[in-house]
Amino acid sequence: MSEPRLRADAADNRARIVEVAREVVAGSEELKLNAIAKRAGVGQGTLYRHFPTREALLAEVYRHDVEELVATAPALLAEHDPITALARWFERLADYARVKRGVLAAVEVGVWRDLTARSLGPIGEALTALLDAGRAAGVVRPDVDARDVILLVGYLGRLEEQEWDTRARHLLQVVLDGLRARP
Amino acid sequence: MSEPRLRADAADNRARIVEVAREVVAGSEELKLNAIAKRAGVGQGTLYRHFPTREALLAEVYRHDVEELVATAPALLAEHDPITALARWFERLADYARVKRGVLAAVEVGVWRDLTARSLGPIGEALTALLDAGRAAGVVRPDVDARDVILLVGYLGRLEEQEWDTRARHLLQVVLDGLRARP
DNA sequence: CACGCTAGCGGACACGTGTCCGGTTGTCAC
DNA sequence: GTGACAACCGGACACGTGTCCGCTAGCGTG
Repeated sequence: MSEPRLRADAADNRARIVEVAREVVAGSEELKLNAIAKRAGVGQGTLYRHFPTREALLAEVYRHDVEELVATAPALLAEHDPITALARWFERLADYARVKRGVLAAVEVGVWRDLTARSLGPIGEALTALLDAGRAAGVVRPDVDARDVILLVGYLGRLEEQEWDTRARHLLQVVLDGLRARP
Repeated sequence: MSEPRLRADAADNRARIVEVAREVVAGSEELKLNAIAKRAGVGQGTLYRHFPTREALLAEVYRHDVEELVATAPALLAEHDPITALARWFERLADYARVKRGVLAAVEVGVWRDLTARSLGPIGEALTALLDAGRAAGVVRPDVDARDVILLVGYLGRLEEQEWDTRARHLLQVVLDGLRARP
């Protein structure tokens, strides 16, 4: 289960890649992988070994943000009824997704990776907690899981900037209604 | 409104490109654009002039299927109540989407193109008809349009083959419930 | 410290996409 | 028919992605 521990230079390279990637997305330049490699002073091979896909890199870059997002779930549940908590959580997700497009991809890949590994993983746990609470209260339909929800809100990633204001929040509401238990 | 009419050779090339593309997708080979160009006996420039994006080509390739899909909407409305009609239409869409992945992209780009051109276009009209009927009967929420729905069902395009059976239909139901008018 | 084994390196390469532009060829007016 | 002009052609090119593999150098051992 525990990683075989990286060699010193490898860990170094990995860290430098992530750092450069973070700078790049922070400057809202687009993420060109071989450029990242060059700027990090490593070959492409190195980059691709550490992060087999673009999403893997994004997942690492946004890990902090994702963890932040995950952390809000319990707090929301403590303060609100399950449906409201879920709604609020969606809003947070939307806020992230708007500014940092990559975060959505990171979440998607994360949930998928985790679910197939049969361990929910942080995001899965957060979402599952929200869903479970709703189910327990009889306000969320019993037949949906974290992956389902992620699939549904995935439209956020395909939204054009200009239609964000009119559609993002609004469709989140539609999704939420779909997740409710049918009376 | 009417296209300026193509030059003879241009029309010819265009037709041949589409034909080849159709063969390729029929053989379930993947669509490599420059390969299409070569097999159609034209340069890439020509291909890209006729179809600026991959989606544009797919839209043409699947136009027939899409029109078929569109045509079912009135029939469904005549036979069923609006919600059932919408549900059935979703199922058709899912059937297409499963077999011909490209059709989803074609629908998405079509709806988007049409909506921005302020003329709904065939798919938009079909969906709008379904939604309107539901609205009129008070069973569909009044604040959603065709683009909204397409965005929501877009998850079909990101579904892994293996999870299709467990999730596709099921999530369609969730979306449908979300589209219902709140009692 | 020296040695060897192997994890890790990194850049050349193969491939797909999409653009650009000099040359060609339909088409229409006369 | 013929000329001229625009529409159209097509392939070279620039770029990004992802793979592969011969070489390098970190790290544990004696």
